[in-house]
Amino acid sequence: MGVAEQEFPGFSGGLGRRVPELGALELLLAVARLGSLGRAARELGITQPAASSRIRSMERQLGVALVDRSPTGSRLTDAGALVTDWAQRIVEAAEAFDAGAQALRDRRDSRLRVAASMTIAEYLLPGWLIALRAQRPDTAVSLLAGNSAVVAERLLADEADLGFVEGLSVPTGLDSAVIAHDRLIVVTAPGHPWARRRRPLAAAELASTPLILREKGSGTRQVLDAALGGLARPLIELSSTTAVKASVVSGAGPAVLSELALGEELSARRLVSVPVADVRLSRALRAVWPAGHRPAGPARDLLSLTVASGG
Amino acid sequence: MGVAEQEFPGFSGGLGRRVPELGALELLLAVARLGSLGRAARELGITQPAASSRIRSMERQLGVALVDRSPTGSRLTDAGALVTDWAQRIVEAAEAFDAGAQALRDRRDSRLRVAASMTIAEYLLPGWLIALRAQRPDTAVSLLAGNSAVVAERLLADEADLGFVEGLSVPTGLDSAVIAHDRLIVVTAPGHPWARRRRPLAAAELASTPLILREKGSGTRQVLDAALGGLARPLIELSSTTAVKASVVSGAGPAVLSELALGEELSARRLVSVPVADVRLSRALRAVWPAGHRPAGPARDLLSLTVASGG
DNA sequence: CCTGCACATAGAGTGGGCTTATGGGCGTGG
DNA sequence: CCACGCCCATAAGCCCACTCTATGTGCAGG
Repeated sequence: MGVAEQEFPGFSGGLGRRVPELGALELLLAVARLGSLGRAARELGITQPAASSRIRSMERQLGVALVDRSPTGSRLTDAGALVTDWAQRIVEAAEAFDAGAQALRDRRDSRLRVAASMTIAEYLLPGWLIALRAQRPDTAVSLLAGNSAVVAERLLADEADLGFVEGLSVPTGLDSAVIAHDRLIVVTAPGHPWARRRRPLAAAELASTPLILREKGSGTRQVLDAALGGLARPLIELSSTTAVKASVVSGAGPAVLSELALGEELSARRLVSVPVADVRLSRALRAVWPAGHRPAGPARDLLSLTVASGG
Repeated sequence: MGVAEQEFPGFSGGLGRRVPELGALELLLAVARLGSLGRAARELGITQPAASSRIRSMERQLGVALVDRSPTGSRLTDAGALVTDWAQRIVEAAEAFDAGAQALRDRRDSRLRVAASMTIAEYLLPGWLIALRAQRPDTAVSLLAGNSAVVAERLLADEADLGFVEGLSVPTGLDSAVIAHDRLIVVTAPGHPWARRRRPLAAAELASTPLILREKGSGTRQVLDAALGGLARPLIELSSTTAVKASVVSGAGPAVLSELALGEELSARRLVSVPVADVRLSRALRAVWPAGHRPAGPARDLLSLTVASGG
């Protein structure tokens, strides 16, 4: 205190300062849906003055009026409608987070035990869990993430009811159903020389270039090594897909990532995909279960969700 | 106080209780990227004990260990890597929110003034603004949302530098470039009878069924009315896309929404799309500017981003 | 005109998160 | 081999933000 406050201009620091908290965003959504501060407050279990003040401080924070208050209720302003829709995206991501986190925690006393590979657990499972909760609200799910071998082991030891793997082959002793296909994509920052290539990259060139990689043992890396017919050369090894993406965006070098991981980054041109020629960077995503034991009960419910939504 | 606490079981209430705040998630991402609590703390401008305590309370809240601490640094646990990736999605949505909100506020002294239709402002513009900020960090952007007429008026009055419209035709006096196409999709909750239809819906049937709609004047609604060759019948009229989606999910009835609005809901099966037969529910999304005045400077930068990323 | 619902304001209490100050492991280089 | 760097943890105090209760004002409808 007393010393001047510091601003970190370019870097993303301080998002928490400029974006309202999740509770405030939820409140805004409730106001939009119910048309009244008081009703929204009641739904969230807080008092009307608390809601009033919270919306007001959000308006101060954003510098924009969000709701038109009147003695007959509250409606969104034009800006408020926009903000509400942007808030909705945050809340949806938060719901996925919540569904996933709850499954990581439950562990015991859960009626459906899922074992899944990282990529599937990261990008697909939360959505499935939300859908499952909508259908069967009382199904407690637990989630264990690991590679194909771990998934197989759990299933065969009857410590999991349903598994998901992304390998090239199905572990022995398991039956499977393909639920989707996943492509791996070579990406760079927009400034990288590869970003302007028109002619596809050759496998040899990819193999001889140092890449930003997940650590050894990651499914993505195994597929990459197999496709290159050798080992990829690491420029750095990082512990999460997130860290890899951040590193690529900041221009450290190219990486190979699942298309599932790249939605926003590609369409907003924060990352650029590089065409690749003679390499097969595709893999099937499969649901698996012990051979002969067709999934039943909650496992069957989840399985039917995944095959339905697979593309 | 004193009285028993209430839980709202089925309803989404209390997300803010179960999901860490944005600041905590940002911190977790920084730890993942930098490999140390202390470094992450420094990057976010807080002290090391603050970071330590914040991560710890997040672990308590989630009931899962997220980082392995050691005297040489901190690495994510397996669960931590998962949580970090889920957190990344939230933070990305928050960055889009921030980019949009900042543009809503700036209004004056901005070097690039954009006027856009609702759908574009809601779903595409935030991503563009993030990409633009990456290229030209010093470009202050202001955003005004309105229908085609408003956009045209602003451009012709030289109160905006670049516009985006989603109508069927281009307002007179403006030049334009198509940047993408948007389809409107009929959606219902999974339980609705239409969800199980195989044979496409006829236009007449759609026109005679009460729908959940945005208010009159919305671009989406105009296109729908035009496609139906008459007026859609409202079941309810709501003030934001968000409210419409929530209403459909809760089973109130069918709605017609832009595919841009439906990513997560469709793939997670919270909503189901209904095939439609003899109706043309597609429209071009266009960038527009005053006839003869080709965009230059920041407007040109933004325009080139949008045509590049359009589908 | 009075009742009901809408929102606003005022003042008090509380807790979460921050800071400073300290202490204990592990590595590294003189 | 010791000392200095980095890493993390704990303790104690401060402070702000959010909450609640209690009240006031405006509009609609019987």
